[in-house]
Amino acid sequence: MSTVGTTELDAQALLTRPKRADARRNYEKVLAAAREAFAEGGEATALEEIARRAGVGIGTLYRHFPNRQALLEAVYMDEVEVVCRSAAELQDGDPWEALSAWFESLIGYLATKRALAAELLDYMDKDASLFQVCRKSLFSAGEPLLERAQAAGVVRGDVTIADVIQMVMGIGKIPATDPAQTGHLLRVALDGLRYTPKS
Amino acid sequence: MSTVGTTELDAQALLTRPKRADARRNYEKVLAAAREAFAEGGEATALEEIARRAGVGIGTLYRHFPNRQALLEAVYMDEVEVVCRSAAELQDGDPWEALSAWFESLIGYLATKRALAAELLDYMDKDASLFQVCRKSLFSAGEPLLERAQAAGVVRGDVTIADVIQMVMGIGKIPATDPAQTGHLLRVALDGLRYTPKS
DNA sequence: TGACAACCGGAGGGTCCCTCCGTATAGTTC
DNA sequence: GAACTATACGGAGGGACCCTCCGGTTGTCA
Repeated sequence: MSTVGTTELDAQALLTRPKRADARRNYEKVLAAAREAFAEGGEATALEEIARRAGVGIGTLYRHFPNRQALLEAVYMDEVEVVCRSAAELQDGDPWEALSAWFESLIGYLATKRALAAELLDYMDKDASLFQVCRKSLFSAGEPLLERAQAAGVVRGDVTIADVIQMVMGIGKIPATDPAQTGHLLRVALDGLRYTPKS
Repeated sequence: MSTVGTTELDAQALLTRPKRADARRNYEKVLAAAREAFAEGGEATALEEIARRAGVGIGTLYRHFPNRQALLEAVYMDEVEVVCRSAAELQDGDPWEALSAWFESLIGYLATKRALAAELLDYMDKDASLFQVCRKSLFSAGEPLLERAQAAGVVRGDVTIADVIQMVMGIGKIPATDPAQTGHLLRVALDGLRYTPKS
């Protein structure tokens, strides 16, 4: 192996090499079809069905997304960005209102994408480094909102953004019999946030 | 169809007819194997594997439990009873302590059976009449605890047992990175229960 | 013990996941 | 624009799993 040096360079280049135009196109087509199919048909949609929708062979789907989870994560990445952006837009205004509004939107988002969210929560504890990244960015999007509320003294100091997001997502994940119930639960839980325990 | 009357009777009898001894034995063997397998191998254990563990043919498994969900529900029924009984044992003592102790145990229970609980929550919104029964009994087990706490004025009046259990289960379902986090979240949420909103 | 209803086992059809490889095409060079 | 090659495509097919069906076996009762 006298070419180790060049081999490593090649490997490096491979990671950033621009894809061919048709490959890029198909990647997008599959992603769009997946987003649509998961939203409609739920978590269990067959990947072959998604390939068909995208007008692409199953082999192509698998080249771009080596398995179901990879595809799920890619779809999720997109969606997470939407929620993160909505946090950025709430940076001013009443701190408590901003925080709870963001949670409302998070819940609302989870409600429409329940199937997807469910699938993702199930994958959560498996090794999903990409998913960890999403979670991180969700955290750092929400953190300023929380800290502002804590600085204003309207939220107890002993909770982290990780705590709160997990809690909200847990509530959002609940398949409530009555859809209004979820909102009610969120408000109860948020009241828990306002309460400041005697240190 | 002049025999409609008797046919109905037969159908009725069919539901309660005592099963043959070997059938009863196999039913129990499958149930035990399933309980064990789901706890160990997680939600996705192949039913064929469970049949193998039970020392029974796959056909036999399917005769007793027509599909995966039916088996899941049967296992769950057993487990739910344990939690319900623990509620009954907490009927006296400080109302708030009793209620939160029950939730702690519910959470602890979910933690050890995460895989099972996850699977069940996913099936929750599908048509699962048997599962609805379980939920009902969980509700009626917890209801006295909640009502006592509300009567004592230590829990806000505008929540139902359905609300609270859903909330607790949602939190319990969260795959927390740090196991202590779940306990912390529960306490925050419970603080929300103490808070009484100005009517 | 005989007869039959109840029950058992596992082969097999269908679906889905993912891999592999022969074929097609985008991009590049002259 | 022709020829060449790395890159990408499609779909057949192997393996796993779900569930059904039916010929053979066993418990039960007279």
